[in-house]
Amino acid sequence: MSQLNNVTPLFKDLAKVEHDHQIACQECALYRLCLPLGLHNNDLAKLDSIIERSKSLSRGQSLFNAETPFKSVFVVRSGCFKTTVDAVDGREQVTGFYFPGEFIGMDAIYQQAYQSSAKALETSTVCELPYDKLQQFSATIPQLQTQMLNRLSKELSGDKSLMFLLGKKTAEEKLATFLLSLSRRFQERGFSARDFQLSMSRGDIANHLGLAIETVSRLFSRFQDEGLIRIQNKALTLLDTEKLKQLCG
Amino acid sequence: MSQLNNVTPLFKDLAKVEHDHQIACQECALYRLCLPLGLHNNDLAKLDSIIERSKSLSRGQSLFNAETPFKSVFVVRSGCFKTTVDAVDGREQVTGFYFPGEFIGMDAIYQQAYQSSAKALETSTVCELPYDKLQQFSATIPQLQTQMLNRLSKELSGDKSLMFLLGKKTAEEKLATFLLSLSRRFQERGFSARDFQLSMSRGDIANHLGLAIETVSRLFSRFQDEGLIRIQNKALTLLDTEKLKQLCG
DNA sequence: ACTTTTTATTGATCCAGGTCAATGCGCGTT
DNA sequence: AACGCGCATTGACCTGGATCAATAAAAAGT
Repeated sequence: MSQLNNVTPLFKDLAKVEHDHQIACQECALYRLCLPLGLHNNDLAKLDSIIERSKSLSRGQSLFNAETPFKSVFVVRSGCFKTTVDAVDGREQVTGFYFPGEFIGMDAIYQQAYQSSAKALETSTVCELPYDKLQQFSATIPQLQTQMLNRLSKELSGDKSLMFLLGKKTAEEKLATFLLSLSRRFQERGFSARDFQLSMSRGDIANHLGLAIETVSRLFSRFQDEGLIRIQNKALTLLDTEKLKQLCG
Repeated sequence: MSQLNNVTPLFKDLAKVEHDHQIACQECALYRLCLPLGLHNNDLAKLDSIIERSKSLSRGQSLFNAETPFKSVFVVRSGCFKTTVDAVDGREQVTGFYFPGEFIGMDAIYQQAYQSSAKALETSTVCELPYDKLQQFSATIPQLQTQMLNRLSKELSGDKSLMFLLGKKTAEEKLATFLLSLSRRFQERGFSARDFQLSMSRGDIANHLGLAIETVSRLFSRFQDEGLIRIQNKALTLLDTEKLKQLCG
């Protein structure tokens, strides 16, 4: 039971990073997941010099919204964010959850204005990348340019998959897909793929998957009854990953 | 009634382009909508030299799918394409429709493998941009790089809007939004914003919007009864754009 | 011009998941 | 430790849009 709160070595590293905003990219635990991957020496130092690392947000705080003047894209350094597309009538769609090493704000580049809002789901920090400087540097660092294109492209293909999920999957398939996506991303970051904490509320999950909060709640209960998962508040354990994969459709 | 088949001067230009595959970017009617925008002289000539223009497809032909080895991204030169995300069980989600000047295949860059399929909806032509050469050139042409990022970012923000549409809008809002999006894009290309031909079937529209084909058909009939549109087979006239805008939510 | 096939329309019925309502529970506050 | 509040669960019921079914009408092929 208490294994749910397991803390892996890497997690400790990340926690440390969280309180040391001046750490360089080379030293960062996220290096292999982050933008600088493949840059060396001078180039990395250049990139390092434009990154503003100090931004820290507490639970519920907004990183930007449609009213914020566009200046930067962000990389999550610690914690978790959600992004939303907001309509004038108050409806909003949670378009994604973002973990350490993932980019936020790239959909703002074309219009040079944020098209979404981003909110911290827990105490979180980001690296801020001023876009004009980023563009400037990538003119002289081809690998940086490639990385940027790769990041955009990755997000694009993720969004296409989400369109499939929203348009074609059943509630059951949606939730199973979501849980396995979280699992994979935790694993990529050196956490357990089996046990983790949901940093988002049932409401955020439901909204993201195009479901009602009650449907998500019922599915969690059913998955638990069927022995697929164990869920206690925000602590989740995947008990039968194979079965979950089958449910994804 | 016959105005539905109106052909604007620009349309004639595009039709001509369609049969002249060797026309240079400078001469192309799509220049202001396309990648080379902002490039000059030498740079434009360079880009020109890597573009393979000869690809022509007839209705129903596939441009690529997940099995096609990744080599290029494409710009629609004439006609119309649909892209789909395909599941193993045969389900598919139409992720977008693409008109002249629009890019296809950018979600393949990260994985260096096509994540979607693309099919021509009518006789169509594309400019093929071999990605390795594109990347090579953009290392020395900052504007080209900027353009690529802008294209990716534009598609990204479009996809976020689609996620809102799929997750939060009602059937009525979905169809109204779709029709106005088509209208805007026809207008950008010099066609009438009021009268145009739907190049896609009811089934493709329904699939794209996450609806059943019958629902789309019924909504078309209702919109017509209410005097919002006139639709006869594939010929569409928007009669009350203001009302349609209100219906978008 | 005629046949076949595909695509679209319209009506009748059904159901997955939404909505409404009541209750429970974890967590932060004093 | 008691209170209050937002979040989560569970049950009962409802509905928007799906599915099924029957034509109809284009388009494509011969």
